[in-house]
Amino acid sequence: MPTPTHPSDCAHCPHLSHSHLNNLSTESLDDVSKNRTCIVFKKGQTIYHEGMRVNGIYCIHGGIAKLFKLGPKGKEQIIKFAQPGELAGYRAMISNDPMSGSLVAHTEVRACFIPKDVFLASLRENPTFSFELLAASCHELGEWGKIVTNLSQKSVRERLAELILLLQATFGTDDEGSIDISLTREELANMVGTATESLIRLLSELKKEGAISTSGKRICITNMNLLTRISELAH
Amino acid sequence: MPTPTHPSDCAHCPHLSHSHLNNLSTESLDDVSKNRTCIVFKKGQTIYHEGMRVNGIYCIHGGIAKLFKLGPKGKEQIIKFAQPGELAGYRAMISNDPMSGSLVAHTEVRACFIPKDVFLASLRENPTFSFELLAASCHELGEWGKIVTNLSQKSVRERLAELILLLQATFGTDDEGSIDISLTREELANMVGTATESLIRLLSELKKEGAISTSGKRICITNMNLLTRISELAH
DNA sequence: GTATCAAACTGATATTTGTCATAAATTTAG
DNA sequence: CTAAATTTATGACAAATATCAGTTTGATAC
Repeated sequence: MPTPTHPSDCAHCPHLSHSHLNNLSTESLDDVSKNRTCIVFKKGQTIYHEGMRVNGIYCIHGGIAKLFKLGPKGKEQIIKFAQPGELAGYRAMISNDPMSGSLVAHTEVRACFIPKDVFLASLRENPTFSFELLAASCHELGEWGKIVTNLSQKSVRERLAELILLLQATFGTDDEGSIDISLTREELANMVGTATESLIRLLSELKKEGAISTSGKRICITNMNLLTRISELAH
Repeated sequence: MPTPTHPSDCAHCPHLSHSHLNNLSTESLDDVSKNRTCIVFKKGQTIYHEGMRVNGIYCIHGGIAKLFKLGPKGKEQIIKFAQPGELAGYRAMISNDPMSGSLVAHTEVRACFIPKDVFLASLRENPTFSFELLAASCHELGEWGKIVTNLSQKSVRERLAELILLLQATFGTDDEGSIDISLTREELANMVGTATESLIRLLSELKKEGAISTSGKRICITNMNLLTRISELAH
């Protein structure tokens, strides 16, 4: 069972500045703040399941959550990892569809649940917020086109190189220069869209070539130029 | 050079009822109507190029337009075919990005160009319209997740079967029962994400198995159940 | 109608990727 | 700390898909 926490209000949330909620009026933000429920999810716990109808959205303010879909043969396809400041579940809410994927706590996750009616009211009353979400969705739609083109046209090797670059850009590096997210080989495979064994082989290929180094789950880019070249060009 | 035409106003457009523009107030629709320019594009003409910044959007009211992106090695990835009633180019406009793909007239296309400021004003002044676009974008985002999962996890054969089903659902059938859109094998390959030769081979495989029949560019589904089964399950 | 060009098809072969089996290493539970 | 479970890794092989070369067919222009 997730346990509620006792956070201060949204206006003082350190993640507000890079959240879409930053576009809400003082009153709306206050409304959200008063009606939210803060929940802690332990690593591995499901926040919501694909296919569910949820009567609210989640605002992540701690930890990393994994969003994935199940493929036709039951294999997990990782769509993205959501970080603090991000809203999760609003798309399905707005388009009135069931959740298109499952959200699971990848690390311990702290998130605020915002009830549907509060969220929809804030959309109605804040044209800036609503336009911001529209603009963000439109931008994302463009990104999906790129993703699909890459999936269709690049080799697994190229996609893997690209993924590693993307992970570093998204999660940054720790003090030792390793990419600051811990993923199993299977999860990497489920992002790139390949079999785990293939991913392992390609990863050690990149290692042999000197583009990256690994130790356990830590991945460190040792030759960014090389990796960039591998990610874009034909083998 | 595209030639302007002299259409009646948007309020009387036969495609209005299934267009997002149907959510505009009478005044806004009138504003759009007065400021649009109707253009005819001959088959093969480019409506806009990927990477361009366009200062308006297109409302298609005749013909079919092909939207595609170029992959890293210059190969075309078809994103979708747009039909009458659809708006094209509004995503890039709203997110203020360059066009994420190119739009080309697949048949002769008649389209109205709506200037950026008129479109953005109508968004600002019509919360229903703007929410409708948001909802549609959110729905589409969910669809992209499915597309990516399929691309990652299904074989080319399965994706081809699925594409044929999708094409029939989208474009319907002519009097002879064939799917009502004419595509080259290369275009089919560029939708599925495979080489043209592979596509040809898989197509004749489906033919041999009795799932479809073809004559020239006409494709006819002869065994919908079989094709559905092929599209979903492992080989 | 014939020449020309693009599209459709076929075969041979290379490459990539997946699958299965199994072993080694690492993590987790108790 | 030890046992069990999971993750990582490797080899051998099968299947899927791409590539290249060439032929056939069909459409288009003159």
